[in-house]
Amino acid sequence: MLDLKLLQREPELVARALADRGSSLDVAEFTALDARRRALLGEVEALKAERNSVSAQVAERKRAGQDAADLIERMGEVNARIKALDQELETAQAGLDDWMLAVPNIPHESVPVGRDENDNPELSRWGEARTFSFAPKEHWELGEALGGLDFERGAKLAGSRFVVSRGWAARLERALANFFLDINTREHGYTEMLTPLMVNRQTMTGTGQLPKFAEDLFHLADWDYFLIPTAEVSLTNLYAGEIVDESELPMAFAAQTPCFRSEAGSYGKDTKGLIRMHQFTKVEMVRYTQPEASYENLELMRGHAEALLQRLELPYRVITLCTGDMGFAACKTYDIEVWLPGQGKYREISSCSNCGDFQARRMNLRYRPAGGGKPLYVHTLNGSGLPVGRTLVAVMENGQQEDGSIVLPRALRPYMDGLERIA
RNA sequence: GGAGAGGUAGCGAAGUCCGGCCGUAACGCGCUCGACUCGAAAUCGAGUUAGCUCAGAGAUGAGCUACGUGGGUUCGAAUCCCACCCUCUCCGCCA
Repeated sequence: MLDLKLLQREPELVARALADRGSSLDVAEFTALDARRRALLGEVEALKAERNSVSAQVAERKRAGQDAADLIERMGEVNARIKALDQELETAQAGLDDWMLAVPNIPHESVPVGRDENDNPELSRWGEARTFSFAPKEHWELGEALGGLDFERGAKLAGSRFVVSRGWAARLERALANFFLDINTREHGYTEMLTPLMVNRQTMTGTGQLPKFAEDLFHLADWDYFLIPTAEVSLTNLYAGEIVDESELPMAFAAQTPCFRSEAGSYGKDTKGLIRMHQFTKVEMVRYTQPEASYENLELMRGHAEALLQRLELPYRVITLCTGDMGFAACKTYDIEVWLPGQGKYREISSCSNCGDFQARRMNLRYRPAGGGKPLYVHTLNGSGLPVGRTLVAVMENGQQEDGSIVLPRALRPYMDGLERIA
């Protein structure tokens, strides 16, 4: 959520910033909603002030044993007015709230202006794309041939975009998840968490999935619970509504969870293989920082994600998302794309975002500055570190041999009882 | 699912029976500043809820709201009534 004061003060500036991300802001609508709310508020507050003072007079007279019938009678009319105005105010306030919750975050000044993914500048590259003496296969071919990935049975049990992993593939997913958590907790300073996989509406609103992107979520039929599309939701909302002490910042949490996404609107995209599933496992990193430290923390977190890929010897590149390609809640996002020889492309494997105070405002998450003083909004960041399924894809495609076997990265072998190759 | 207890500021907690100087909310802790000290601890003193509206350049001032959430009764609700949520204890059931 944006700062209401900023919108009141400089709506045109906000509108220009949002235009860069391809989102138009109806300044007139905002001004009307806010003016209406403020007018009603002024009116109803004056009446309530009157009621409060008259009530005090009534109390005084009663204590003195005097009659207060005239005062009480006068209040009947005032109360009727208050009731009517309160109702109008509630409608106006709700209208403004809905409007505010649907406005995306403002891009940071360092974010390149662009229209879509074609305008995302490359920031860096790591590793050499391996050359093959044969035509490299895609991961699903390898996975099915080696008996690890069973898409048919996944579809039978649930439907498309579900998979059953068997034997070495299931084991390798567990190995990857453990590897990510071990590095993140032992070396990168994250606290490991286990959180609910279903959350309520308020929590989903806090991080920005709701109210606008409900169609992307799985929602339970008989309970008002949503399956988390990422542990960002549960990890970022951990301190919602709280005031934490500045000395506790920065906080860093990592969690391995299943993620559930409806993938509405992605029909025909990545229909084969593990790239786009309704359910996948991911290790997520979330950081809470002071405002002045959030961009350096973004760089730090991107480094954490990169380190994981480097240890797995997977070539990748980093791109900065341009204004037009960023997610709803982000001020700035780096995408890390891993090289997939089977596809002959770099594909997104991690997305690291600084959301500034956008989510903190929605969930009322603040910190108390060290020297005392008014609470301030925390800045929240999130990044994949890393998604297990997509990393499995990268490990398989990059490690594949001409005979169809897969050589595992050295870092993973201790997690596989020393196994070097899947054949 | 049954019975009981509870939800009040950063934390703990009083107030609820009997509605009105009890919400800048007793008391305690914590925190901030000061005194004492070579310094610290201890002690002593002062301060310390948040959001919104209006006014002001600002310091600030006036007002409204908030006692789990949402309704209701009333001139007036932390206090009375209704529904729901959550926590704890016991019982039942269950991985």
